[in-house]
Amino acid sequence: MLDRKFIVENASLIQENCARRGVKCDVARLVQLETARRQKLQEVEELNRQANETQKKIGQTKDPAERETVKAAGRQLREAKDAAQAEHDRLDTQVHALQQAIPNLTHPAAPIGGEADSKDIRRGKTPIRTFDFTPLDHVAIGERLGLFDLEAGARTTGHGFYFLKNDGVLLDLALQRYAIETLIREGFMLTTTPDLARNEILEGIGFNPRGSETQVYSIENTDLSLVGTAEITLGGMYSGLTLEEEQLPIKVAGLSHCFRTEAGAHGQATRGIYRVHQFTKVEMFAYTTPEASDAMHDAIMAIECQIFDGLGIPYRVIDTASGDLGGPAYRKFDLEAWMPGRGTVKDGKPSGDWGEITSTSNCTDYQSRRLNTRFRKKGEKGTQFVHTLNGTAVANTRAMIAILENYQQADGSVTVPEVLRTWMGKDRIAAPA
RNA sequence: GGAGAGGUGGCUGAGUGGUCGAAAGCGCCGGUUUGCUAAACCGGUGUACGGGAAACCGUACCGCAGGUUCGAAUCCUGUCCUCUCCGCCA
Repeated sequence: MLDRKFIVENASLIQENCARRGVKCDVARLVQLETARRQKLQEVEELNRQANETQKKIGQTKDPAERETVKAAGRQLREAKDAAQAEHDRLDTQVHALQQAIPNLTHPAAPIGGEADSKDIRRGKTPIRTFDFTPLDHVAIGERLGLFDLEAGARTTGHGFYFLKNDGVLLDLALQRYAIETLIREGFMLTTTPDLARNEILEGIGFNPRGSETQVYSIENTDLSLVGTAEITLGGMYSGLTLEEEQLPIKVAGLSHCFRTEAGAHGQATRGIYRVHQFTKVEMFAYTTPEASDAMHDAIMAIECQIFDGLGIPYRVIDTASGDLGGPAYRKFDLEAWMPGRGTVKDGKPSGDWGEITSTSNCTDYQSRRLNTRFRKKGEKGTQFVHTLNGTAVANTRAMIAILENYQQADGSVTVPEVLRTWMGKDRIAAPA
């Protein structure tokens, strides 16, 4: 959420930014309503002032008859105030609705345009492998090696759910452990987070828990939802608090399950475990001062690169274009791994394709304003909103796809990446005997 | 799940209808004094929003949301959270 005052004072800039982001928003209407709201607020405050004055007089008035006269005046003032307040609240609701639809500002360096305009800014250390056999996709590999059971998932829960089995479980745990070890070295505080959060926290982070196009599972008869990412719970951790500047930056790693309805996503890449309703993720989250958020964003992206360079997965880094940023992000970098089993199949051979494996966003003060997470500078009056950033360390299903497809061997086995062997307890995943 | 107690400023804690944004102590900041340190003394010290060049002024805020009242930290209702006891339980 952007600051109302800022919106009013920079209406044309905001309107332009909305256009760049492909968001329809009537900024002029917002400005008009907000101006009216502020006038009403002044009216409310003035009536309150008069009522307060009158009320003090009542306490001091001893004569009963006179007291009743002053009381009546006070009552009248409060009634006038209530009417003005009701009008103010009506305007406030309207402004809030418009305000909520306005996306964050955009980093000046972020590419302008739609998905096609996103920029490929960096490649990982691992080159794309050429196969001397026809590579399989992760579904075929997983079936052959007994790593997951999609049909059992569908029977038990529904399409988009799965059981991990055998070495699939070990691989999942190894990835978590590898990510966590990396984040310990990088100075993150480790957490496992709740898998449910209050709807107000979801909204603060920028998720919409209600409505037909919601990506969120909600819990009936409560105001709780299943989290789509630990970003939600990690962002909720300090909501409503005022931090000291010396506490910043705060870097938190969160291990959680992630639940997504993926409403409207049918048809696109639904095969296997690429797009599922539940997965496990190690997430990074950071709270910084406004001056430090750009550097932190680069640092988080560098950690993501380190993790996937370490895993020996070929990837590219995408500087996401304005139209594809989503509401809260000021700038977003995605890592896309090369997945040999994806893409179009020609002559029985898959072309391979890039697939998103991580994403890191600088949300500046867009989330902290709604979550009310502030910080105070020593010796300075007042408070400021912190900047928040998030980034994926490892999203398990996507990482598993990348590993299985890139490390598959001609004999059908899969070599375990060097860095995972300690946690896997083996260097090769072979078909069960 | 049942019964009870409680949530007040950075902290401790007083305050049961008006003069309370809130005593007192601690802490913190500034000053005075004292070889240094410490102590003592004096003054200051919440946040948000609005107005103002500023001094400052106004409004709101005593977990949160409502209600009663001319007036609520104080009374009522709901809700969230904490603690104690009982029950259940991985």
